[in-house]
Formats: sequence, structure tokens, C-alpha cells
Amino acid sequence: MAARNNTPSDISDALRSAGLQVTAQRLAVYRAVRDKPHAMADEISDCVRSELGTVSRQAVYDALNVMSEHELIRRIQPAGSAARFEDRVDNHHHLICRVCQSLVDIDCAIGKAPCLIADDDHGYLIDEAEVIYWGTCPGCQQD
Amino acid sequence: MAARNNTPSDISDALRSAGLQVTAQRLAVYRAVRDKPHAMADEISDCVRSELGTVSRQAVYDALNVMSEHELIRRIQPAGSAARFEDRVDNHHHLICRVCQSLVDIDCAIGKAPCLIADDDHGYLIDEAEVIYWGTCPGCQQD
DNA sequence: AACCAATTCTGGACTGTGTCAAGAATTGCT
DNA sequence: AGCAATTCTTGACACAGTCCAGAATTGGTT
Repeated sequence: MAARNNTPSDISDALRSAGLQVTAQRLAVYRAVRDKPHAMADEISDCVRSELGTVSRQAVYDALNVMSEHELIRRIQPAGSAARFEDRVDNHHHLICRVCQSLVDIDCAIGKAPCLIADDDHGYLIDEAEVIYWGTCPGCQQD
Repeated sequence: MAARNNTPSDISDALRSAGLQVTAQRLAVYRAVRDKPHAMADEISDCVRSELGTVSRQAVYDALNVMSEHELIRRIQPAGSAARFEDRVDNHHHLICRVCQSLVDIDCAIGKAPCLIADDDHGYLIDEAEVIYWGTCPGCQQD
């Protein structure tokens, strides 16, 4: 039975090959991030707690931080909102409703990663272009 | 003597035509935003305080919020940082150093406002595409 | 010039997100 | 098994921003 995508052992392997120890808390946090796309830290906490019984806030924050540093998950932090997390780490962007804060994924509008091109880089070494589309979702347009 | 760009009376006019009352606090906040590009709320506070003597935090926040709602100024809120403000309200983007958090303006890479084009809008009514380029500034590249 | 209603400012308490620090527990290697 | 390094727990703390009630200011009216 070959390990399928996102099975526990896959997550363990990913953690190990990133040089991180494998702990129940981290596995549970990763699973929570995968199951609740774009969830915020406290939602992750609740989810993990219902799985493990009890987890400290610090353990959750640590897991989220260390995993996003090692690019196992990705952190999104739109203006006026707490940080959110997702397990997609490929190049894509986000579309957020100004009214209800709902958030959906959007594939890169142009292609692979040409969004990195800036007119004048001011000498900076650019490594990422983050794009957030703001608008009104279908549900909130009816008002 | 024609009023030049950004003279006090211009700011007053802008406030009035947005339907806002003109107060010393708001004028000072606007001037602080103009003079210290990309400053955070507490820097604005300090600056305004040194001009008016004493101002409440609430007055500063209220002025910043109401003026950015009416698009007299623009609020930027990059991940992991408090809100910043600037008086440029035309279409442009930002480039931030991951190390020292320095922030510079970048003109829209493509043109007027075609950044609004998303592959699939999911039914959302998109009104803005916010682009943040992340990288390392010249000074921080030397380490 | 003075008045009045609406708006705005003050001052203080409060919320929510996230971090710091010290000791206990767990992990992974030999 | 045993040991060093890493990670988790608990509780205190820092910071940005908001809420509230009362005082002060603004700008239109008479």
C-alpha cells in the first residue's frame, strides 16, 4: 500500500526532510491546516485540541511558524485580519471579500511566475510577488 | 498666488469635498502622512503630537481610518507589521525587505491597471489588486 | 455675532493576536 | 536503555487597535 499524498507518513517524511522533529502536535497542526483551508491560528488550535485533547497555544504557534519557515505550509496575512494558513505552497494568489472576509484561491493570472517582474527593482533582490485581489463576493453583492 | 499641491487649503478642500469636517488634528495627521511616507500609526502620533502638543490616540486612528476610507490616504498592511500609511493614492505597488522591513514604492509593472485581471474571478466583483514584492534590500544583501 | 445640532476629540478600559521565558517532557541518536 | 537536543506547557507580557461616555469643537442658521 503505497503512501498517498498527505497521508500521515508523508507529513512525517516532509517534516524529517526539513530537519524538523516529528511530533504529534505538528502532525495534528498540519492536518488541521490541510482540512480547514485559510483557517486562522485559533481555529487551528480548536481543531488540534479536539484531536489531541489539549495543546498549548504556544505549541500551535510554534508549529505554524516553523512549518511556514520551512515552506511546508504558507502563511497569508491580509490587511485587517489575523494570519491565515494553507497547505498549498505552489504559486497562486488570493481573492478576498471586503464585506465578509471570505477568501478563495486564484491561480496565477499570467502563468508560472512572471509576476516577479517589477518595473524598477530599486536594487532589491526580489524573491516573491504576493498578489491579493480585493472585491465583493457573490453572496455580499446582493445587498 | 494659486494654491499649490498639498498646501493646507488643498487638504482642507479635499476633506470638505469628501464630506468631512476640517479639524486641526486631521490636517496635522495628513501632513504627517505626507512628510513621513509609509509611517506607522505611532510614528504619525508622535509627529502630530510634536505639532499640536497633545492628541489622543483615538483621534489619530479616527483620522487615519476616515481619510483612508475616503481615499485621501492609503493604508498598507504587510504581513507581520502594523498598518502603514501614505498619501499616494494612484495605482502603484510596494517592495519590502524581509530583513530590515524597509519599504519602497514601485510603479505598476504592467501599466495603468491591468493587474485587475484574474484568471477566474469566482463571481467576485474585483475592485483592487494589491501587489507586494518581497525581497532583500541592497543594504541587507551584504551580510 | 451668537446659537444649536451634529460631528469629533479626550481619556481610560478593554480585546485579540502574538511573543517571551523557565522548567518539564519528548524525540531521535548511539 | 541512556543522553543531549529539541520541543511542549504554563503563565506573564507586549502591542495594535477598538469601544465607550462625556467634553469640546465645527459649521450652518438666525
